[in-house]
Amino acid sequence: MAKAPRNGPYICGIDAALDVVSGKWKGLILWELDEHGVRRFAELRRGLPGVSEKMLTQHLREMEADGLLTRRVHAEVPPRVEYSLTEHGAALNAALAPLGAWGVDRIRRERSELVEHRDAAALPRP
Amino acid sequence: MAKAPRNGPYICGIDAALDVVSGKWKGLILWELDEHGVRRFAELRRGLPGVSEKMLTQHLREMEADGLLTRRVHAEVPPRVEYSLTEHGAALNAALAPLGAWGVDRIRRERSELVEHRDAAALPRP
DNA sequence: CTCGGTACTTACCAAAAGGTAAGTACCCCA
DNA sequence: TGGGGTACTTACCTTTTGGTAAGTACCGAG
Repeated sequence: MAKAPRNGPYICGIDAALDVVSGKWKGLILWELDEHGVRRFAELRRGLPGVSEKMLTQHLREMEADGLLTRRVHAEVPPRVEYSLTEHGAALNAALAPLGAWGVDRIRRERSELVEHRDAAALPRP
Repeated sequence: MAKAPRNGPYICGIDAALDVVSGKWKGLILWELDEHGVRRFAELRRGLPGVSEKMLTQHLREMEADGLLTRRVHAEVPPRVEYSLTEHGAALNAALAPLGAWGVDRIRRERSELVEHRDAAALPRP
């Protein structure tokens, strides 16, 4: 123990799932790996604008410990490390899809509120 | 502004949704309200073992600002405040269902690993 | 022979999240 | 008259999370 089960015991499944995806970049990492299948460290870094190397390795290690992805090191110079989703990671990504759809809706709602405000400011007289 | 849209801009929908449910008790609050329809402050407190009053009010206010729930105050003595999900909150809860199922699976996997370890320790000789 | 690229690790620091304990104001019950 | 219930707020503190910057070790290009 002392590795994968960081928190818990969990009250419900939502708890257990949120524990695994909470982390500033984990959702994006999952998405990148699902999109591209296999990605190297530097490719992920470039795909996640603003991530620091420290956070990226930290998140990758935690997700590996949680069984979401596999890390394959090629004994080459320069070094080459490839990350890809496990079966469980892919299932998690699929389970996140409806949540993503809800989020897209929320963004849309937010933007249309902004537009209403802008319109109200831009058209002070009918 | 300065109220509802706390973070962002969001890179994708997952981002926007996770922003809204990250918080130690938010998943459970959503689940409690979905189960019971309407809940008072003290009922929620009792339903979330270990939550502090401060965190509960804080989370409830944020979720109200995010349009997930409505807060109805009855002008009575002693005071009575009732919380219930909005349409968006209920939709979010529905979108969380597959994630919850994945989490249940994860808990089951974890437990069976523990059982394997216990069995291995309990049966040192075949 | 220095720069950039590979994939990290480490030390230090700032911000955010969360917990504890107390105070508020009013009521009912014993 | 004292204790418990209603729904909070506030001040203070600790823990967690994330960011910055530097160091490591090796290689090829210019």
